[in-house]
Amino acid sequence: MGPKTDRRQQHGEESRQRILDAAVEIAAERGYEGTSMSLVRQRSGMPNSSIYWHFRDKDHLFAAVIDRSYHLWRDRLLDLISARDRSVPRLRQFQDIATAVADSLLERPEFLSLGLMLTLERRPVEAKARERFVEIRTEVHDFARDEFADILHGLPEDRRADLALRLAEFTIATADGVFLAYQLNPDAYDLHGAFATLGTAADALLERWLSES
Amino acid sequence: MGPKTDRRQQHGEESRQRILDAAVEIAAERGYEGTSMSLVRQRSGMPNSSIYWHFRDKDHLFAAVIDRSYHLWRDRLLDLISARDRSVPRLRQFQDIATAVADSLLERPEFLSLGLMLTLERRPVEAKARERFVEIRTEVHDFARDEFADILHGLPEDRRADLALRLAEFTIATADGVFLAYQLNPDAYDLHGAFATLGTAADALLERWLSES
DNA sequence: AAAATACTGGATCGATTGGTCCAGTAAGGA
DNA sequence: TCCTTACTGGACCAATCGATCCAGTATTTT
Repeated sequence: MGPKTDRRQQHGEESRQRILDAAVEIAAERGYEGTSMSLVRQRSGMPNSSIYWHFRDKDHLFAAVIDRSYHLWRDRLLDLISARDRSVPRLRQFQDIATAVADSLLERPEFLSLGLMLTLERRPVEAKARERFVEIRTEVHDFARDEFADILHGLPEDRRADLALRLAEFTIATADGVFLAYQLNPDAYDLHGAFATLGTAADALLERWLSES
Repeated sequence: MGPKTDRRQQHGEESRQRILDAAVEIAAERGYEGTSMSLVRQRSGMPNSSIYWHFRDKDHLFAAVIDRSYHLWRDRLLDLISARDRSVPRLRQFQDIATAVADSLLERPEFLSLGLMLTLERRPVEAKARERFVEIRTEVHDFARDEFADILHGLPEDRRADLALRLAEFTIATADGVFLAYQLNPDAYDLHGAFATLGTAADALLERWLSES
């Protein structure tokens, strides 16, 4: 318990971050199998022993990579979303949120990119990393659901909860798909346009659901 | 040029298919880097020399894997889609198509699974396999666009073309996202329900677009 | 019967993989 | 001052990677 700054630990933490930075970058464009430890070693400039001192093995490194890239993305998204105007009409709120998500993904695409890869790569027993993503995914899902519930004020409680849940499922799936389409051709794809459409679609779908009951 | 059946070639073709079957299966759940040639060798039961006799290298094998899994999926989807009732109202047609897509993906998930992995795995120079997927993706996109244009009969030609294109982009992206959500938790996820929602959303979005002009 | 074709079997290759080992070094605590 | 802790540097490991080689075996063509 050092009450004063421990330069050793400080230095160690810097090394850890250097390793994570390199690993995030590589992992986001190559996935689990495509990311070799020697590539991480080269790009981070840290020796093998340091990497394995900070992380038990490749799987644990990836779990940390997921965590780090998630927090970077989420913090940015919360920043953008919390600044929005909540007095504006519903459709407009949907589109503002959609724009915020689009911006956050353009700035920090690593988390979703890696997460979706882990979703698809169902290797026999890869354990920790994919598991961590599933947990985070639940967190994101709950957050979206609560945001929608917030916007849906004025409805009876159980109806409101049901609609918010269904909206969250639909919009998250569509956002993933739009992000994928962007990844397929980043230069030509209009990510903001696609997310604006997603906002419109969410509003139109909700309208339909409301008129059905 | 054998006018009569060449038993050598017949046998060789069988081997080729055995290799492809094994490779499709492995690739769909492990991606490019995760699929080792020795795993393909073991699961297909064919020796290394046979694999490399039929396919120049791993990359060419994967291009063939993409082709094969695509055709299996597409043939099934066309079967299901062409059998639908075209006299039914628009919303119902959207939902029928959505159900057909859901069924085809449940039966033949390999193509989309592998394709989305290749979309995300942007490794430096992997060439052929990803390239092949991009080509096919365009084909699918055009097919969806034409189907929507078909349903949108009665509209002025340029408006019809524009709406069909935007509907195709939106629905394909959402379908990808829904498929991903299913991959994340195949046992608990209601794929048919999600695709039904997609059908409704497409109809609601179209209605909104039509009322805007 | 001989030659050519279409494969198969299996040993083998150098490179790379994830991971270990351990002596060394710098800093903090006693 | 000495001991402990926190890390680094680099050699090293068995296993696996994608790929090659070539002698052998059917089968068909000449």
